[in-house]
Amino acid sequence: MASRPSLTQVAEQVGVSPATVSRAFNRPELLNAATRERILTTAKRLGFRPNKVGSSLRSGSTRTLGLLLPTLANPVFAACFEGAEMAALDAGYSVMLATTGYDSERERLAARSLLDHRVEGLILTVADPADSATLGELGSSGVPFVLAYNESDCHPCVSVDNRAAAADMVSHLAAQGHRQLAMISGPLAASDRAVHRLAGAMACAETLGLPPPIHVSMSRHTAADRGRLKELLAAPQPPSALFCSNDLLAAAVIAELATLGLRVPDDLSVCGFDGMDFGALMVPSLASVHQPSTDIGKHACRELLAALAGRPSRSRRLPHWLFDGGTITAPGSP
Amino acid sequence: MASRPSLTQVAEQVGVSPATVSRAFNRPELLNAATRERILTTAKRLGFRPNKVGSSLRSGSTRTLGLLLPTLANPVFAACFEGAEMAALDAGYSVMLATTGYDSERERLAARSLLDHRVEGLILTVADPADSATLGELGSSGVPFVLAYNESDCHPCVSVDNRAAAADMVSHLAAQGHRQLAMISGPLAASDRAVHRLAGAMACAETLGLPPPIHVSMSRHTAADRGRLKELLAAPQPPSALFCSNDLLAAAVIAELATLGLRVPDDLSVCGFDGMDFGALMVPSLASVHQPSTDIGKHACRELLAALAGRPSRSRRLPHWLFDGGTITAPGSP
DNA sequence: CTGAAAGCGCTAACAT
DNA sequence: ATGTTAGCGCTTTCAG
Repeated sequence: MASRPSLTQVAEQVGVSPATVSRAFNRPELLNAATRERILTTAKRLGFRPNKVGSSLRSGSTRTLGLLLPTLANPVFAACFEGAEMAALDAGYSVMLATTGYDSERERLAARSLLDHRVEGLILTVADPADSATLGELGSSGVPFVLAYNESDCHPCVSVDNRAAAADMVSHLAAQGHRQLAMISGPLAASDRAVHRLAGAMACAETLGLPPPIHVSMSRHTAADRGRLKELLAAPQPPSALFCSNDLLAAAVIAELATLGLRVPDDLSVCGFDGMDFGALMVPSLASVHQPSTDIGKHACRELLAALAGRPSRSRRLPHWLFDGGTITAPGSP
Repeated sequence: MASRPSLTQVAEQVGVSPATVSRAFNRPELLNAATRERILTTAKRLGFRPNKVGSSLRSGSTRTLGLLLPTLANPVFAACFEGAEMAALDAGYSVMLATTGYDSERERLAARSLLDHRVEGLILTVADPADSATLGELGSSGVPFVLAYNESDCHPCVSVDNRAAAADMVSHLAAQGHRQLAMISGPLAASDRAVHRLAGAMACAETLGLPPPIHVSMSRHTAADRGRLKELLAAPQPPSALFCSNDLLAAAVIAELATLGLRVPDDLSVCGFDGMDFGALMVPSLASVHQPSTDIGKHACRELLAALAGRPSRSRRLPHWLFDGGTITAPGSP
């Protein structure tokens, strides 16, 4: 119940100057050991802890980073947070997290709020870095930032090569004997990742001489629309494999197919993108292009810290890999 | 690239006092419309945004809440964050999130860091509220807090009735014809929820005249140990249903059973606890005791805000419900 | 090794 | 309707 004393009150108690108390916490090596002990003891007795608001104002540094992500409902972003948090803590920084719900207005407002709190840098995933009001405001604020998951030529970013990754999956499906594929995504406007993955899949299909994959866009990133799915499968050349632009969507598609009486992979192969831990626990396990989400968070944070330390912050392309789960098989195999 | 100007600089530019600029942002109705416009225009032109560090220090209020959760890898906690964030934003508060990884030392340090940042209140899930160093420190800090998921008689908390919820599931399993059950959990020391769920299951089994459920403790909350599972199933009276203390664990158990050649629910029924969205997408869908995680976050936040507003903050017990998924069937049914 | 003095950006009283 | 004054808690020169 002790009302939190200020550094000055501790100083009075101990009979030293405020500066000395400050040094006891920040530059203890500068103090006479006895003085230091006296201060620390009294501080503990009074329940004193240095007020970061005061120190931030005076020193001009909050030692806080902002993290702005679409949603934590996708475990991929949750993993990214944990990676970033880890790297931040290691460097003595705290993290303020905000989510956008894939909404560009919330995105702008949340970024602004983070800046108002004087975060020293920002890690964020935007809808499209090439056309983002948020990035515009951020740029003119002068606060350093690093994109996570987004790919960009003109901003520092940490991501996988989404085009190449999607192409790898298409090659894999082709090698299994699939020819007509479908690419299922959420609204493309809300995710440049989905756009790149689609482009990579299309390009690869063309290279391999496959018919162009059919693109189906769902109204949300994480739910399958039963009607669209039925249409797709009723087409003249129905696909034998569905490549979903994220794992959550893949799971939803598989569940929806089950209600239509279709079994995966016996009737249809399905795969996703992201590599959420959960996919490996599905039965059958979810085939997916894995990206190292925790590392994306960790590296984005490190690059940001580098920028804060005055070192140049480089973009990093992290490796992806195929997880060949049980949801893919050769077409018409059982 | 504009270096962020201070309120004073805006005041000089406009030719008014700093107080007036402050009012333009905080009490605009007090100002002459023309003055207000002049200030707002100039502020925008200069890229000025009020510095919360300064205003927090002066006003003694950061308008920031702390949220301390075990891990975001469990989507249940991610949902809780989103609920809390929503409620906080509605009230003009920001949220600082930290995770503990179920580690009590990290928990203490993270809570301390949040307090150092002068969050005005804390929402948290601890290992065991009846014996928590974190709660001790928190108590003596005088900062109001609300427990989420934990149940407690002496602290405000928002949770389901874990005992009753587990009992409901046991009744349901019994009604399906199951007699020998097993309860599978992570380390009990790290989760009072698991302890209560186990107790509720045990008590209910006794009431119903079932043999006592076998308790198996895994080394982690979210991974199934193959060896322990094999032992369990090799017992003289093997269980026909496995009740896992959380959904992630249930999914892991199902996956592990699959590698042992056991099919769910044909060979064995399995169910979980939490109601993560993902469970409904599994095939078969995961039977589980659902708890309203987003609401837990939302209500915990509201109770905290009530406490900050001087109103008393009440504990709330939120409703749970059974989701009778495809992973449960009558024993020996096919 | 320690102290004195100044001020970070802002707002709340108190004037006017 | 606006200005003046003072100071939140801390750190940072600069002196000693």
